[in-house]
Amino acid sequence: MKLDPRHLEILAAIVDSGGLTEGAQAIGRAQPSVSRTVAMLEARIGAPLFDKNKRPLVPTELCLSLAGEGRRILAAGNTASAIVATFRTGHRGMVRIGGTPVFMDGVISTLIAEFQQNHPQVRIEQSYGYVPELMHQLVAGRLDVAICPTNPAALPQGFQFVPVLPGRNVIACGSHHPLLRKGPLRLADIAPYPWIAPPASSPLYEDMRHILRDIGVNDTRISFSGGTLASMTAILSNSDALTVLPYSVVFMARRQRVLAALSIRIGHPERMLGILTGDAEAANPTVRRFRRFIETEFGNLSRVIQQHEQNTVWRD
Amino acid sequence: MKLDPRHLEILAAIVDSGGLTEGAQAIGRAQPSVSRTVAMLEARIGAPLFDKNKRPLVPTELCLSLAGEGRRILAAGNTASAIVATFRTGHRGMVRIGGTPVFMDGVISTLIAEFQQNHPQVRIEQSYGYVPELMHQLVAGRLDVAICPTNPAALPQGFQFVPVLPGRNVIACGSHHPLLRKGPLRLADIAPYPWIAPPASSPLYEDMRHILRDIGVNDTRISFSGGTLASMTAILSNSDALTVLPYSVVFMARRQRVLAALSIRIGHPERMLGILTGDAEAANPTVRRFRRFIETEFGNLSRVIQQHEQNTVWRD
DNA sequence: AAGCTTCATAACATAGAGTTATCTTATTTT
DNA sequence: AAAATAAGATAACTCTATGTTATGAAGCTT
Repeated sequence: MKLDPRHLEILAAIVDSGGLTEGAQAIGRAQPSVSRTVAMLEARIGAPLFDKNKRPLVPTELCLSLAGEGRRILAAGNTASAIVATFRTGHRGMVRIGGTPVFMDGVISTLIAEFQQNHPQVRIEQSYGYVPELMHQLVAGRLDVAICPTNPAALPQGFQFVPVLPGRNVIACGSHHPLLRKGPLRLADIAPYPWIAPPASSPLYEDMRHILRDIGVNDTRISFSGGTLASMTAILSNSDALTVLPYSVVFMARRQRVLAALSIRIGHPERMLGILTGDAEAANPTVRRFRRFIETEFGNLSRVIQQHEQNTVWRD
Repeated sequence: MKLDPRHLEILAAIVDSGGLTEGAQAIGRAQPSVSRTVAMLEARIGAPLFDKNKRPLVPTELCLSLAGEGRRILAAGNTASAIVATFRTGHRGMVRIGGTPVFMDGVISTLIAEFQQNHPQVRIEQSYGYVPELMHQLVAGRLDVAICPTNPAALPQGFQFVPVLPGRNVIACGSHHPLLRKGPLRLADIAPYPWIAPPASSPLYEDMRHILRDIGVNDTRISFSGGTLASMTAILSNSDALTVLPYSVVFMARRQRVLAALSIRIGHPERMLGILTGDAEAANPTVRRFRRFIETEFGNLSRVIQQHEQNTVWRD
């Protein structure tokens, strides 16, 4: 015989609160409703659940057994409600985030770790991609948030973009690079060193080409290409190679003291790093919460970087 | 947010059986029903439970969490069903049984032990009483079964009585009583010994008076009265006292070799030991099962006693 | 015995679950 | 690539169960 779990809940409530009226109140119903439910249950089971004509309602053995199961059902229902609640407040769920590889590895992953300290139930699914691919994934609904450099002026329809950092680059090197110990740098100083090239489809690749042209380096020697930030960092810190990286990436790595930026002013692209989303309204609470977190954290980071920049002498 | 436990059950069924159609089948509903239920749930929670437009239905993280609770609810519901099933077959529940003290202690308690070996979930609530009180308790519904001596010819309205044993008594003594070693007994042999008297309200008390009158003992010396069977047995086996006990009680005690019956034929009351109930139809399955057990066990006992009697020479 | 509290019953409105038939769409097959 | 297949979504309708308020009946208390 299949029993309605709600009936078992009611039994548990009645037994635990010691009366029909109280039980009804406990479960949020009117007294006649539970009275009738009990009567129906008794008729269906074919056995009394309470001793009739006794005023402090006395449950049957059978009733007590069933109430035990009802208690479990109530407990499961409560935790289910709690699950929904945490989900609705954004404390549970999944965020699918994508971004350009170097920036994700160098900046975002640290922020994610911080976010998860306060949101252990939120699962982050990270993927890498460049802007066209990211946009495609956003449109297809396979990505909740993209973090990438974008020119806000040329934003296509159907996207929302919140800029968080200027897309400023630096010439990066290992922290023991000989050029760091020199005074004002000139073209002749830089020219001898080999370069690490980002993937050709990366925005950084274009940036590097522009920079090299601007400072007059013509015959670039590419010693390494195709690696992620981890590989680039390893090679930079164990060689005299140079590369172009977002300033924020070098800034975040300052703690580890493996990367450094050459004190030479270079041109900046017309891009902003920011948070790109499709329809921001349709996002679930977890995604919204994550976005808010990223935005405020970037706000802080932006301020710190600006302060740091003012304390640094940039030379031409 | 309060969720309907049945919805969580459905979620669990869908997730576990891997599809809407199969889930519906698993839980015994039609496919459109669960489809609609899922849609309603999603609307209420405000979040998708399954990835839309994917054909092997892919549950959301949230859905998986909720399905976990649903699984618990299903489990609780199943054990609840099992509880009801065992109850309905009489393998669970409570039987309130009352009877005359000596007979309950000497015969019924042994049968109860046997019954409970096959019915560990059945609780027996035993009480003592004499016939008028037992009838009153039956009428008041505070007793399911009474086991007592009754004259079937004088049965009041509203009672059912199933006779199981003739109300035959014997003169009982300790197993080392000197009279047991004598040949044919005469009045003069019995006269010197003291007697143990049952309580005055007990049927046995009247029986004893009749027997003593029949065999011609006039000045009875009562050495003990008011005890239960345990006390009587202890005293009988440690003294030369005599008493009147139902033959079945002495018979059941034969294994312990502490009680014996004098080989002297005495008159028997016009009573039958039997099972007295109020309205037999209204009884729950457990009570019915217990009654059936008692009846068949008494049937066996009755046969064994009769065989035993035939092998015993009763002397006048 | 009167009064109070608590459960039972009645009557009616409504939401949800059940059904079958049919449409839409994702995936598989040829 | 188009057709076939399988599975989920919708629609329309019935019926059960729940919810409501008002009121009756029955224990328990004082």
